[in-house]
Amino acid sequence: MNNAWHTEMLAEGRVSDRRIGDRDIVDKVRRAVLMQRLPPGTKLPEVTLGEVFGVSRSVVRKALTRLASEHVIDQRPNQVARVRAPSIEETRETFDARRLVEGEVVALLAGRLPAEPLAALAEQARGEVSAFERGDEPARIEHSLTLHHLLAEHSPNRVLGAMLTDLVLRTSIVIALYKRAGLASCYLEGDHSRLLTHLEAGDAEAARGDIHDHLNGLEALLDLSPREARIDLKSILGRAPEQA
Amino acid sequence: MNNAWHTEMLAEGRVSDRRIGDRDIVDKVRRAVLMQRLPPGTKLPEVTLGEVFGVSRSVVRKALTRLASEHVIDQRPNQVARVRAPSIEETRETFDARRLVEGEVVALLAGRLPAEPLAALAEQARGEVSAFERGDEPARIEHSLTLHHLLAEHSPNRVLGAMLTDLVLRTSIVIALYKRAGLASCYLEGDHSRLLTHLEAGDAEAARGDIHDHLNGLEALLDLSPREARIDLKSILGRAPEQA
DNA sequence: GACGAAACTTTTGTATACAATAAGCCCGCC
DNA sequence: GGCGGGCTTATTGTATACAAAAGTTTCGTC
Repeated sequence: MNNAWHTEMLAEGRVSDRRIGDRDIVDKVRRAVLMQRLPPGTKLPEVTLGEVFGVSRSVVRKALTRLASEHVIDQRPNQVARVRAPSIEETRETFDARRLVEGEVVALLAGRLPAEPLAALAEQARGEVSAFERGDEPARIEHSLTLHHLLAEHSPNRVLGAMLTDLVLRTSIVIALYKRAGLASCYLEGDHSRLLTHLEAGDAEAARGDIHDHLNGLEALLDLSPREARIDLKSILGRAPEQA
Repeated sequence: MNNAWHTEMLAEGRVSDRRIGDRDIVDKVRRAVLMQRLPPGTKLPEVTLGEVFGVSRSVVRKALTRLASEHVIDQRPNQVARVRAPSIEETRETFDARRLVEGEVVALLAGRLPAEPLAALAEQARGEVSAFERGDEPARIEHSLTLHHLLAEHSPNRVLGAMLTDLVLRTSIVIALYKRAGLASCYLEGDHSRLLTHLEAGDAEAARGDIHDHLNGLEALLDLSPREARIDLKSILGRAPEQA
């Protein structure tokens, strides 16, 4: 069958020599899912992963548990773990949740951000623009992700920050999944720099508005029409016998 | 040392005969933490738990991982898992986060709640009142928890619902932890029934306001004065060598 | 040729053994 | 008597073996 992905997995970075733990597996699988190298529904048997990474099932299992708690994979009892395929409905809900949480985070952040993190954010924004202009989509995604990750990290409210980290990952996954066919990249010019301006100026409500607009714009770039529910249909009829 | 808690653990319910998995361990430990039978800082060695529940370390480890992801315990590498002691700052942040999320959930819920779940909510509210009146604090907590749990479950937005479930647990833990000394119970008369009225009437913003007031009231019943930081001090100086 | 059952294979669940690390302890030294 | 080094012990990290369950194939029957 589809036995080609281990080579891709290994290509993700040198694996064999370094001391590798469950953390590395989590990072690499997460990244591969994000980059669509591991499409939804892909089976991830424990022994195979263990062979690829040169560790035993124990550590693989721990990694899979973590990935499941991050909503990257689905883990049902007595069944092989599979890359998750969030439904269209869940996609909408994830965006709604992120609007709420990230809006609040940037509102809290407005005007309270020291110069150093602000510079780091600006650098990511610049990096994203440049990556977009030279057509390097993976790099652009990386910069965008890092930017939002930084926002989460610097959230004055760490509980909300942790939630935002989770939501950023989940939205990124569904963006990769539901991106409109012809679209080269889900990029909205100026959104990030506008946000940073308002953050620096200390305008909390403007920053919240920026986040809302940004996420609305992103969501609009997706193909979430229910008539095109082939993905859902396929994953539910073909693979998932029950869904509570 | 403190080897008495396994008996308490077992008293939590019949354990030996039934088929017990990691889920049961998670439930029982969570409950014990909630009821303050397992105070913060309590060590939870894997072998001991395994002996108590009659399972091997494998399943205990899985249970501990779950508990850590629920923020019930702390799991640092090469160290025994311990019951978590959220700081005062984290307590405030948890309340803030819950205000945001639960407020949104009830706003979404207002007017869209069918009769059946509404009745279930009302029953929990009544149960809470009656438990309070007869001075049965554990039962009162149980009813209150179930009520908020039901709100989370019926959230139209399941992503927010799952987040709320987590936040309800965490706030309950810190309430138990920081409850003012003399206080018999953290109960605010009428709050829940008022919320239900507004939910049924479909007044989203009133419901959101009810949640805000309720959580503000609850937080006010806690002793979060930084001068009384003995709990933090004790747990940090006495047990935790490093804190990232 | 289609259907169904039984063996067979694959894969996960659990227990256990061994290695590595951290904590506690004792003893010698200053 | 206090302090530090090394030893002992307790506990977690990892690998592996076996059991149970799910999935797959094959074969016989209708």
